Amino acid sequence: MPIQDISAAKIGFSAQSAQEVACRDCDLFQLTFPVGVSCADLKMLDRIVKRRKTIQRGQYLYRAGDPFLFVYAVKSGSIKTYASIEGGGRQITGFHLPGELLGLDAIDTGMHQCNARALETTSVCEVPFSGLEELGEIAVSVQRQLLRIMSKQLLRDQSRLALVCNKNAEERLCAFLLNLSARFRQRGFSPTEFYLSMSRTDIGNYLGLVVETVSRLFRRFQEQGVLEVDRKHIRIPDLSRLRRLAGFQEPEASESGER
Amino acid sequence: MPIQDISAAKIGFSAQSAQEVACRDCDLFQLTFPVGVSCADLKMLDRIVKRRKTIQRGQYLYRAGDPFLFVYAVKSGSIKTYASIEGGGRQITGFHLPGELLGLDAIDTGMHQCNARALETTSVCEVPFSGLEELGEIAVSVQRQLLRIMSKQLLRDQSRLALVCNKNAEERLCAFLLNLSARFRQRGFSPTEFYLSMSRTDIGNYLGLVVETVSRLFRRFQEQGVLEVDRKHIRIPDLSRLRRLAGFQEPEASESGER
DNA sequence: CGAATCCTTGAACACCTTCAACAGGGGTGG
DNA sequence: CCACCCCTGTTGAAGGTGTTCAAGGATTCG
Repeated sequence: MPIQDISAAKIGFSAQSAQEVACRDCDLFQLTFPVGVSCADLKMLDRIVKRRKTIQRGQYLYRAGDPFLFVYAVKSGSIKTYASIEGGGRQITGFHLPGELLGLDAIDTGMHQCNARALETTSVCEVPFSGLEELGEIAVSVQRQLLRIMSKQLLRDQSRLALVCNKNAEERLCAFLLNLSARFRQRGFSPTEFYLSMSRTDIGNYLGLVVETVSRLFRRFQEQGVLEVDRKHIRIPDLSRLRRLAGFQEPEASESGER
Repeated sequence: MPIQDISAAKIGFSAQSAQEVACRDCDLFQLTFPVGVSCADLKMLDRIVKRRKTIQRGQYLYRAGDPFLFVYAVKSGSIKTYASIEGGGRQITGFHLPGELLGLDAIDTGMHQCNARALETTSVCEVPFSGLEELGEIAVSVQRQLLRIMSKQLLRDQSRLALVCNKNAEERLCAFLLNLSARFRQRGFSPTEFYLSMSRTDIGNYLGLVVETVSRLFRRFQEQGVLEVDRKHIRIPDLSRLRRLAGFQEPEASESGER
């Protein structure tokens, strides 16, 4: 649905970036709706989330060191966040798709620790954090939802860590694609056909692999018929097969006698 | 200070577990104090944080699937949390030392996703989360602190991920020890001499390495004089040397022309 | 004291990385 | 429109780091 058939001729960034999530599918909306915020509060939220912003590919939404003023929700397009690591190099901390929030890891220091950069033409909703806190004083449920969102983020990070620590290159890439697939599905996009707005290098960095490995894996998946790859355009013919390759089954050894 | 000289004869878990953090050095206390909660609120917190609990080595504080009722602060001893991963195996999500909170990753689902198990005789403060939320309605600052603590946790996870993705085995172990060192220092324990309450297997799992590798590294560090290792007892003769080995310097290649 | 677990050590192997070279778009400017 | 350049991606061969497998030693606890 989000991706129409793409002619062989033109595969560009615009292929998906034009697609927006509906507000009801956005984390920002979830912040208030499901917990029964009053109508008046909703209006207030509406006043607070006034600003809409569009940035071009390669532009920064914020940089490490910037004061933490806003929380962002991706409306369309995508954003990558990455941190410089001591001793050189950088680490991608996340890819943020339509409907997802970013910036919350800056709450503690009041300063952004990561750089956030658009992977394509991207439109975001900008929410002053102070306003959100203000709102929180009135509607405790907003604060509570904020906690829930951060808690969810913690779980995501943990599962990514488990991935990098316990799975080999093939399984990691499969899990990554399945993750994207699920997120697209959740926001109303196609789970079997989508656009990878990030570079192969970024994917590698995200998964703890080098570019070459990622490239080789894509080729192999293509050869084996697991994926249909055309540059950044991906089609997954058989999700369950991909799931099998990700190593998400086979309990195997008995788990007994654990004291 | 926390570790007296240990005679060659008896090195037991009791070596450190007897040592408690002072309340003022505990995250739970930080939850209220630094933001100027009123005296009445403090009394209320005191009423809420009534329960003190002690568990023995190997016992569970909670298990995955348990309802999320309490947040815990480690008073003395240590706790490991780990998750089972799909496809078999498990992943250690954290080691929790005196003064540190755990359990917050269960907020979202209302159910614990991890198992929490004592690594030695451990004493914790048990705080009903509902009470904390209740308190939050009165003192917004408590909610705010909760957000900050979770935000800090997010950053920790990110830096751990960066470690596993970008550093080799040697650097990872060094960084791990330095991390422990800093946390002990922060809570008033010796940063250069401490007790590893977790097994080598756990350390490996935590760092994305197998036991054998960890074992070999400890031996090498011992040989090179970087560490003095006696079972689970560790002494760091030269912190800055360890820092160098962790690869926390040498900017090296110029970081120009990034668009 | 014996059983179970944890830790250690060695040797062979595998997976991924490193190094190197080239192909292919996309953009710019002539 | 083509030439050119830069960056990203691809492919191959060699190499290294950490794993796997196997066995033995140490420690703890009943």
